[in-house]
Order: sequence, then C-alpha cells, then structure tokens
Amino acid sequence: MNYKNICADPCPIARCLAFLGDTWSLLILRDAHIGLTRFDQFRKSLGIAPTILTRRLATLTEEGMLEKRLYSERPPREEYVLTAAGRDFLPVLVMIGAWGHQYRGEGPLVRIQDVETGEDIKPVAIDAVTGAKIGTRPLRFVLPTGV
Amino acid sequence: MNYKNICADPCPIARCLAFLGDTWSLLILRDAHIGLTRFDQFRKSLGIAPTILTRRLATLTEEGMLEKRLYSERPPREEYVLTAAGRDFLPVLVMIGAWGHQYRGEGPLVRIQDVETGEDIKPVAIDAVTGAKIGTRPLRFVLPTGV
DNA sequence: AAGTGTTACTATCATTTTGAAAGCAATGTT
DNA sequence: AACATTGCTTTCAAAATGATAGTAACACTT
Repeated sequence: MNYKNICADPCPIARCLAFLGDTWSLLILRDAHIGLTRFDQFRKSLGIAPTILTRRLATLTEEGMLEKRLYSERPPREEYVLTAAGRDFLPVLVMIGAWGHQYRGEGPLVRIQDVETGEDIKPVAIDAVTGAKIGTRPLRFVLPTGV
Repeated sequence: MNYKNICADPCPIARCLAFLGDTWSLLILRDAHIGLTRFDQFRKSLGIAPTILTRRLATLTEEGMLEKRLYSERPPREEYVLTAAGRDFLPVLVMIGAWGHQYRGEGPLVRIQDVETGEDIKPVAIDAVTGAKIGTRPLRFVLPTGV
C-alpha cells in the first residue's frame, strides 16, 4: 500500500493517516493549537531537524491544515496558521490527550483547561444520534455499497 | 527529540505519538477494532510488509494496546486481541474518522453505524464538565507546576 | 509416507526517509 | 561595517522501510 492507494481508500481514518501518519505531523498540529506559528518556534519546541520541519509544514499546508501568512514584508517572513480544517482537528488531539492521560499519566502532565471555568476539561466522545458514549454500544464499520 | 525524550514529555499527546506516530500503528488498531486478530489478516488488509508488521505488532503489544492469545496449541498459533487500553482508544479512531468524513469525504466512504439503531453515528467530542462541544470554548494547555 | 497447504513469521538487501551540522539569503540593529 | 534574526537549503551519514524469498511447525490429502 502506498500513498496513492491510501488516499483512494474508502476509510476516512486511512485517508487522514496518509498524511498524518508520521512522528511529527500531529505534534506540529498540537503546537499550532497551543499557539505556535513560526518555523523556529516549532523547531525549538519539537527539536525537529529543519529539513524535516520544512517538509512537514509543506505537507500540512498542501493538505489544508495550515496556511502560510505573511507577517512581515521587509524582510519577507511567513508564519503558519491553522485553517478551519486544522482547527476542527482539535477534538482528535484532545481525545488522544485524554487517552494518554488515562494510560500514560505517570509523572507531571500537561492538562487542558477551560479558560472560563479554569477547570481541567474531561473530554468524552459521544454519538450525537443516541447520546451514548462511544464504546458503550456496539458499532459496525460499513463498507460503501457497490464495493 | 528522540523516543526517550518523547516518553518523558509531560504532554500526554506526545506520549501517545511516541509509539503511534508512524504509517501503520493506527491502521492496525483500526483493523483490530473492526475485528481482525491474525497476522495474515492484518497483512492482507493493509498490504504491509511482514517485517514491518512483526515489529508494529510487537510494539503495540509491549505498549499494552494488544495482547497475544494462543488460539491453537497444535500447531502453536497466536493471535492479537485488543486490551482494555486498546479498546479505550476507539474514541480517538472515531474522531479521526469524523474529521476525515468531513474534510476528506469525496467518493465512497466507510461509515460507522450503531448496530442497534442501524444509523450512522455522529461522533462529537464534548467536555463533560461544561457539556460544551470541544472547540466551542477557549481552552488552555497548562504545564505541570514546577516545570 | 510423500507431497501440498496453512500460518506466523525471519533473512536479506535495495530503496527511502530521517537526522545532524553547516551554510545561505534578506534584512534589521548597533 | 559587523552582528543578529529568521526561515529556510545543502550535504551526507544513519536508520527505517519495503519487496521478495524462505523457514518452521504442523495438518491434510492422496
């Protein structure tokens, strides 16, 4: 299975992992949600080699998670800001964090707070149709008809 | 940043990506949730090289997402089944799928149905404290005290 | 009993990706 | 004029990945 095959895969999870399935992309998105926008901010935060960072930022931009924005004309400088699609990825990061909190929670841990209440959030994924927590009712993965 | 550093990272997201940040691990977990358990099932489903599959299954087992179970004594044969931690990862996969459905939804797509109602689920991540959808209220990432 | 099939791998080696270090371009600052 | 800042690119070694072939342990069939 190569990149092209994955993109044509009818599974929406596979389509995401086609460009997010690597060591850095999700961490870059995490940092973007924290508020980082600039090349050197990402580089210092992650300790990532600049070659790789260039490539990842380019991919995330092509895939519509980030967009470049000129923040200085002289000298010309660009930063990377989240698009609507990138912002809508937050629930995924939050759910990953919730899992990590439960199963990899030893030692000091970053927490996510609601700014207004000042309390740690308790992320839960539910099915809006039934209102049930995901995982409490049996689910079925359905292939598209005619495949 | 290397593997060890990531594991010691106080961010629960980073701790997950330390062992899930690659092309295959999350796809293997997806297939495990669909019901696959055997080496050749994963291999055929994903088109992954057996060398890599061996390594990924071993890592996922070490990290407590899967466990080996003997399903035949003669000949000795083992399969890989989800642990509680692996099952609790479902919300993450579902949220990734929801994002992919919204932003990579062209063409025929796998859908996730509630078995009892027979309807497609509509996954939403909420904060159980405020009841608000994640992304509708400002959040803050808080470093552990004393760091 | 010999040959064939099944399943879960391992061995080998070429290709691809990653990573570390240094350097560069365009400019502001002193 | 010299140095600092920022967003990269170049170079090359090291590590990961992938394709192909093969193996081990057995069951089943003829």
